[in-house]
Amino acid sequence: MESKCENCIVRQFNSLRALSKEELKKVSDSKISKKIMKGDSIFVEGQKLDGVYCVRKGVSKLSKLSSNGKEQIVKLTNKGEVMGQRSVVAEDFTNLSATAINDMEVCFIPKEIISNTLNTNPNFSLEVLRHMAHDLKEADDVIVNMSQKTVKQRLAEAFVYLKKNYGEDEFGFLLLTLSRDDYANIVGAATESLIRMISEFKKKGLIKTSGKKIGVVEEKTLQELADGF
Amino acid sequence: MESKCENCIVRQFNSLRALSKEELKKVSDSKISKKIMKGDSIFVEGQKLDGVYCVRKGVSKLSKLSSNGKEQIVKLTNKGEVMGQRSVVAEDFTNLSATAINDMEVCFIPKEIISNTLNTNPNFSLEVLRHMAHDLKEADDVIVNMSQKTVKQRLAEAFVYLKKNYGEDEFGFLLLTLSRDDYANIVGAATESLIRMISEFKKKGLIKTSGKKIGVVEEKTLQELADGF
DNA sequence: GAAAAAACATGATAATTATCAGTTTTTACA
DNA sequence: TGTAAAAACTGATAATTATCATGTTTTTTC
Repeated sequence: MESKCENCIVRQFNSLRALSKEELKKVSDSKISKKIMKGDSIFVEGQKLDGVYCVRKGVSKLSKLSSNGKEQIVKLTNKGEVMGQRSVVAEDFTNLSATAINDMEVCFIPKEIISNTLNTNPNFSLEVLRHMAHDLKEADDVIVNMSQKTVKQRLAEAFVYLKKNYGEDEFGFLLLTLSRDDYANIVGAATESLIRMISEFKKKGLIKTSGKKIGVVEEKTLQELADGF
Repeated sequence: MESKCENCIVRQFNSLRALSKEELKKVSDSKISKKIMKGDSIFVEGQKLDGVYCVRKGVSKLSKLSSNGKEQIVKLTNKGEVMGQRSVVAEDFTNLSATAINDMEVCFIPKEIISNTLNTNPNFSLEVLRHMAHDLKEADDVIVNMSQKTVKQRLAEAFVYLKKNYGEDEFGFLLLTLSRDDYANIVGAATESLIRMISEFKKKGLIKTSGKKIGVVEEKTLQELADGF
């Protein structure tokens, strides 16, 4: 037996919280839970989505290929986030690919339910609108960072961000473990350049590493670095 | 006597087209037309907006200051575009500044009318949502361009974009004339670097210049350059 | 548990882009 | 219409970042 949306806490974090009891029941009845293994793709850029994906557990990266074939990670999802919303709302192909960074549980919700509810429940529309407004603001910030900050600044910022958003374990290592490649695709740099910078940060005592795991040691200094001091 | 929204063609291009006759009349009665001179500011990053601005004539740049004090242009507005929508929807400060690139006519629409209509007319919400979805997609594209393309590629792309979106005069010069500084702030480069690149493009016969005016000569080659060939 | 593959790492070098220090040209306006 | 300010431009140089080559470590797979 599958669990119900009504009892799902992650709903609090996303636009589904604006649904009425009946609407929620409909969603719950038609949703499909899926387990996705680390590294697996959830959907691919250019695809037509038949619905949205609500993240119950795990983290995924939303990325886009540039014409030279390099991947750029545009966003990491947070718990409760609804993926594919933009595409369903705009009745458009996805412009992003979603790939699991660790093992995930997501719920697929057919697009018909979403569009119906958008048409009938203004609160839901508004809630989706607010989330999209938030995403848009964040995207603007990323644009500015990409064009005005150095790779070093962006990497410092990434570490602070990862600590704040995904936390750290008892030994001070980031809970979200990314490959060096993923780091490079987040800050928009060549993998080799990025690895060098990680070494440099480590040498300066700003971070610590243990295999792939990275721990933030000097958060304040990293933040200052990110801000350009 | 001011002209009425009911007769305003630019409405076709924006979310206001989803309004009913009565709603449109309300907007029309409460809107304030403003003339804005080239170079003047419409609103500034961090400000609380009391409404949105509908662009009737002219072009503005939406920009953001980075922590090092350099301006990054995130978007140029098109005719009919509604500025400040994100901020009003999210009940948030603006994250962007809007500045007139040439003489403009805009209509200010108080936020109360916008929020009321959002709450009562699902079609309007949906329409706003679609526009925001479109902006978000474009922002994602900009992120990828910024991080994966060279300044040269981004500049080539900018020329093609400006020609396609704002057209050219009878002599083949872009109708939208930007300063070298603005070009630099669009592609995210130092002004000197950008000027050098313009000289290079000119030397190669890809573009032509006459004072500040720039004309696209080899559109296809520029497009290929932008795509990385 | 060994072989293969993938990820991580470092050095040398080249390409890209920024910065600084000017000069020239254009624009604004008193 | 002359002049000051702003914008456009150029050269020299430095800083940043990418690329290529190669070696090491870790992970996966049979």
